[in-house]
Amino acid sequence: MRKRATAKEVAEAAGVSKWTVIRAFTPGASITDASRQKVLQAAETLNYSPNLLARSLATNTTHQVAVFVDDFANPHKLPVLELLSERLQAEGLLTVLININRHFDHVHALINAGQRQFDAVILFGTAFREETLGDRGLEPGFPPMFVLARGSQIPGVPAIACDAERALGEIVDYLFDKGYRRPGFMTGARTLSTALGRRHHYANFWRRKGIEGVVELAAGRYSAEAGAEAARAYLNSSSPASRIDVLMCENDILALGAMDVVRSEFGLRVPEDLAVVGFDNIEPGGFPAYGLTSYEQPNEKMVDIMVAMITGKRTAKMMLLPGRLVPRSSA
Amino acid sequence: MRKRATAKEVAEAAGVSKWTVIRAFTPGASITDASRQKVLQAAETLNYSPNLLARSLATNTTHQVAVFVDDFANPHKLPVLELLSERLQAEGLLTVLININRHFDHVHALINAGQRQFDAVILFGTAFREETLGDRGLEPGFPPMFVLARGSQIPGVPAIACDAERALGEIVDYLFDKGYRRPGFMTGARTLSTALGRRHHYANFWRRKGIEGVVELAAGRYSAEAGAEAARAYLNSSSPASRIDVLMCENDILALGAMDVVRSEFGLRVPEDLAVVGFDNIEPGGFPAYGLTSYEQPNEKMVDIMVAMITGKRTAKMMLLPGRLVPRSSA
DNA sequence: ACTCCTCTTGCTACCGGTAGCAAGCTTCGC
DNA sequence: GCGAAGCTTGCTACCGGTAGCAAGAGGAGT
Repeated sequence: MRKRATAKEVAEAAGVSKWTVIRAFTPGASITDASRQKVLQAAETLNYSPNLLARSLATNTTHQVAVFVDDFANPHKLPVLELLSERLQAEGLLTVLININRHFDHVHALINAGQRQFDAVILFGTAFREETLGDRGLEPGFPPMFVLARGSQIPGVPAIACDAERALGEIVDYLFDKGYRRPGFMTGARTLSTALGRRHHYANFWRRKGIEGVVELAAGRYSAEAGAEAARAYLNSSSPASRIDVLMCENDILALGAMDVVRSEFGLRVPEDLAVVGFDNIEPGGFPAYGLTSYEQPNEKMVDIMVAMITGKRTAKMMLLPGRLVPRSSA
Repeated sequence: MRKRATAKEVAEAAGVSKWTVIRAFTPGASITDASRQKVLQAAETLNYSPNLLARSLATNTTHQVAVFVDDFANPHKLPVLELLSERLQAEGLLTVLININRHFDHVHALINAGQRQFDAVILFGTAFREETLGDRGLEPGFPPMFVLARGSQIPGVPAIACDAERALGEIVDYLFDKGYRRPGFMTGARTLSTALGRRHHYANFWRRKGIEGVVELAAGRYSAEAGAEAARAYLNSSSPASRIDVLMCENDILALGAMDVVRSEFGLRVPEDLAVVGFDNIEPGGFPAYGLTSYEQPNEKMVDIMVAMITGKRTAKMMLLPGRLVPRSSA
């Protein structure tokens, strides 16, 4: 494999200096049409294009954005990743996907991100502990950080997320109007602030309706199996008479798992015997086999705003955006 | 925001030359313990870590792998992306996600990939036209290219994929044994070679069983709606007596859409009135509400082999791996 | 024809590392 | 006690660009 052509080689071929070659590839640079043509022609035959790595080193901008993701189990991630990469690319930025799972610790990944000189770091719905971030975020030369699709209390790290309080308010209003009075809530990972947030708001809004004591079903993690297990455990340990009449799940993937158990294993009807509500509005939830009532996050808006902040077209600050209740047959 | 510390600054603080600083951070370099300690201490207080961008420029290796994806509608992509990024990171390689959708043309993305000096380029299940690639792939300095989870006839571009012929053979054997005799096949995008491949093998194996004329349902693209529409169109235009008794869909997402229409809109039973089979074994297919019989691609093996080829631990060459039939209630 | 001004071009210095040579210092054998 | 071998250390040159200065070229005005 031959090496890539460099500006110097093109310069020799075109009979100019390498700086003139560079100028031919720099929009708005001071160069005559004649030289530009000469250079472009030589570049064409040598198949030259500027080396972006060298440019990055010299300009201190890589045009790369790191996206940290830790929960790939939620199908909601894929469409947002698509949107994010599309909008970033439209601004000339590339998406570097960084997998933060059990095998890779956050601190290591953050150090690496610093060494790579990313233009920005996006924490996409990740379960970072705030302490971990707080330290790193303030290091000199560390790229600006943002949190996407999750709340953040980290100072200096703006979060763009769906307004959970407003969302849960809409959901509880809807459920109350439909006549449900014995609410349950299924949580995934209990340590996440989002988790506590959604549960917290849910309980609060029911309290305002005069209903205390939301039953909690703890799935422990976010997966259909976990949701199924939690639902199974609850239904096995409760008497039909005392049961909740509506189960709100922290996200759709839990809700689908729960719904399967409710219908297939216990023969209950949804929503007549037990209504189910999810969050995120993932695609399978909308399939006729489920008809899951859910809440759609404003993905496009969140991504657009995030990209605008990264490119500096908007001042970076925390933003909570309204989503949209998607009523279907399950509640 | 202060700048990052450089080796030169650390060198001054530690009273050595910058090359000694570099050596302290280079495993196996020739340096005394005393100097190394001195340097590491100075580095600690200045919060220094080597600049990987500069290293990349000098060594001509970026430790970044570009992954081209065009079809984000298939949920199958997410778990594979997770695996891929995990395994690449375990080898010290980062994943750069490149979105090739309607808005971005392939050629442009490929040029960009060349300019960025990626260590490798993976075409992940993408619908590249072979001509487009053929040209680019041979350019000097272009990173080695691989095709993941899709066949490829491009010379010099090895593909790691599931053995479609073997898979379809297993599927047809299974369906024949179960007594099905009137097969149908639903295609997504007709231009893709994979599509033609699966359909081709399916028809071939039925022919060997003495059954000619597989009915084709063309969905045109890969989405649940497209699958639903194609199924609807077929069921509306065919008489119950002459209908196929088993519908194999090119992937699960089509199959789920078809299954919904078959059951909810036409009141048919699956598999009694019409059996349905998919491909990819995506998560929702396994939910009790569907119980979709499918074929699982050997994702882990494919990814492991791909990463081994990229790191040079394996010689790069085309490989077709056997997958696994996942029989469920739908067929 | 001459001056002045502007546009173009080449240049030095630099981004922050790597590669590999050569000098200086140890260490060892005899 | 001395020379040879080996380890450390500093050095030059380089990766392929960018930034901005200064000299040269070209054109307008008088």
